Amino acid sequence: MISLSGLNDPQREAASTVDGPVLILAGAGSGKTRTITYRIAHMVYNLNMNPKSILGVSFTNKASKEMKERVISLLGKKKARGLTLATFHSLGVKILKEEIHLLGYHKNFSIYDTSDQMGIVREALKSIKTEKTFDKKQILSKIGFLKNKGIMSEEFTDSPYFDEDDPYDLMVDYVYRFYQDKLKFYNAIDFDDILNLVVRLFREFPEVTTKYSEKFQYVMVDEYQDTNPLQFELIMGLTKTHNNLCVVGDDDQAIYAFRGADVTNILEFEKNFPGAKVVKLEENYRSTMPILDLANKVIQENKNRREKSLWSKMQSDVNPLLWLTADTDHEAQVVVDEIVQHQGNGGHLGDMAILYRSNTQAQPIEDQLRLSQVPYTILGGQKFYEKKEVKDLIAYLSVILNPKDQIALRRILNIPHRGIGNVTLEKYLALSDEKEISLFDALELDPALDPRRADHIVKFTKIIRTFQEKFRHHTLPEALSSLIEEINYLKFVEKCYDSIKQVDRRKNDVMMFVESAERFVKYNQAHATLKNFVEKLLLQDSQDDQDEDEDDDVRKNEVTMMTLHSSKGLEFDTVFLVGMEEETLPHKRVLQLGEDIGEERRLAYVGITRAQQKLVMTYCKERKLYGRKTARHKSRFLNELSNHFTEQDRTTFGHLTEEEEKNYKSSFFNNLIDGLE
DNA sequence: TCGTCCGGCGTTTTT
DNA sequence: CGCCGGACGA
Repeated sequence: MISLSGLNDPQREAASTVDGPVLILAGAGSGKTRTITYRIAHMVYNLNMNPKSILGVSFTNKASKEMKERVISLLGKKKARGLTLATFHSLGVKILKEEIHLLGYHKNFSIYDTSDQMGIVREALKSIKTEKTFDKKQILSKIGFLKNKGIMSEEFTDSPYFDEDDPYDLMVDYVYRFYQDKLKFYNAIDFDDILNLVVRLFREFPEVTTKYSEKFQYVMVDEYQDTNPLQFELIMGLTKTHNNLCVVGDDDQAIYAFRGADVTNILEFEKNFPGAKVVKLEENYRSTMPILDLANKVIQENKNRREKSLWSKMQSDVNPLLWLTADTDHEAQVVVDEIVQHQGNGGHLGDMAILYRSNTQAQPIEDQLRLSQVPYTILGGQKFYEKKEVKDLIAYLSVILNPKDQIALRRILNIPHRGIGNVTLEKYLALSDEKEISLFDALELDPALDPRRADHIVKFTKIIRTFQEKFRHHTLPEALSSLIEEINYLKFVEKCYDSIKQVDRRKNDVMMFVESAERFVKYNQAHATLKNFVEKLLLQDSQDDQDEDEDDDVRKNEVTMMTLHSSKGLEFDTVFLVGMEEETLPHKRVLQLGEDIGEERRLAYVGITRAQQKLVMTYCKERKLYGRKTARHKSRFLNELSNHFTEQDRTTFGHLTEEEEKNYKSSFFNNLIDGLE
């Protein structure tokens, strides 16, 4: 038996209600993951359900991995076998691999990321002449928005999001259709399509919907407040034959509306699923009461939310702090100073995090940390597969898998330089248009279109063909290394950069890429095909990947820096929430557009509720923005809450005794000297 | 074909 | 202030 006695009353109620629709409203730090992992374990162990009939969906690999690990620790590996614990996208890819032929795609489809998408939008804009110039980014983001709302290209003009008087919308209509046609021609799909096409399958082939709904008799969805209409439709499809759906979420932590998430999914759960059981988890096991008091007060101002109030058994007389600082550098200085002191007292740096609204705020803090020689990691930032060298190599692999992938082909056609530039490319594009064949087929059809380039073209297409074979008959790392050698890629990298440091770093990225292929083979053995490898690279963040061999129960002795968005789900003993200013949090853009400030307030709420023991918020009198100094004011989110935190003016030394002031100044001076050395 | 210069713009982001 | 993308020139 798996005992549920370690859960509190509402948790146990949620974990033991397995049939029919269930909504678990789980406040921050209320043991949400614990509840769902026990629920799964209970279903498999106590109720003897087939693991294969259970599906758990989350948004990120991290969340999905955590769920997997915790279920395994309850059930053991053997009993957990057969469970599907996936992200929306990995589930989508799984389904598409089986069914995408129904929509006229080949199963070797490529997956496009933002920069690939941008390439097609650029092409679309070039294909139509206008006086007005359009911003590709804006157009692409509207297309992405529409896709996440479940609106297909042919439906746009009939949707409420179309305004016939808006020139942008007219252009979006054209580009969206062009874009989808091209993707199909290239046998490619973008990230949004992974779900979009599954939904289209469900709409057009009800028997497919039934198949998957019958396969997954019990469906669970994590972070339900962040689901968009597309994901909602997917969930509806998966549960249509049984209605056994358990969703977990917190409307107060909905922070992804900007990418199409619709909080009404969670607000109107009972309407969509009549007879639903609703369970509220309000006991918080993370933070002290003073921190929760502040959090409750901040979020109370939001309208249209499910009323709940977090409480904790942990009392404390340590109030949250708010520091006024002079400017961006000073803000960084006082924060890092506090960290150094904590370190000096034997504190662990892994217990501390610095959270901010936008990445631009990270730079001065990073500088200061380096200056004070405090080890740190920045979460987020560039992903491994986005590095230029890695992208090049992935493009080779993509073409080898799917020669129709024109975006990848164009990327590598002249990398390393082989004298096939724009002029030659245009000729072949014309040929492929005329004959209605793919660009790659055009290259093979008439390599001597420009006789001076013929040798190079033949050589190039031969490489692709040869390696299609090689990847079939050799191991992944062997074939990959051989490819890198064949195209002389490292030599190319050397020529691209002047500084040795740059060259070394880039070469290292190439080596890491080969290593990741080795790891992939080690972990996946028979399933370590080229296709699965490329897929995994795109669907899985490298940050998880690199940690795979390490024990990540132990947090490194490093301060963690990240945006408020990426902090969701995490907790730290001490949290610095920097930039609590008007136009930073809430962000200027949101204020200008005059729209939903609630999401910004929820971001503040998420930040505050990350802290277990100590919360330090800061704001500046003056902030350097784009090289210009701008006056700043305290965030409205802290208005009228001054009895819930202690404000200290750090621009003076007023909060210190004379002795402390002297020590402070000299220790700061010493740090500075140390940093320079 | 490739490199350089100039102008514009500047949240958050998983997959 | 710094990055990126487009235009233009060698």
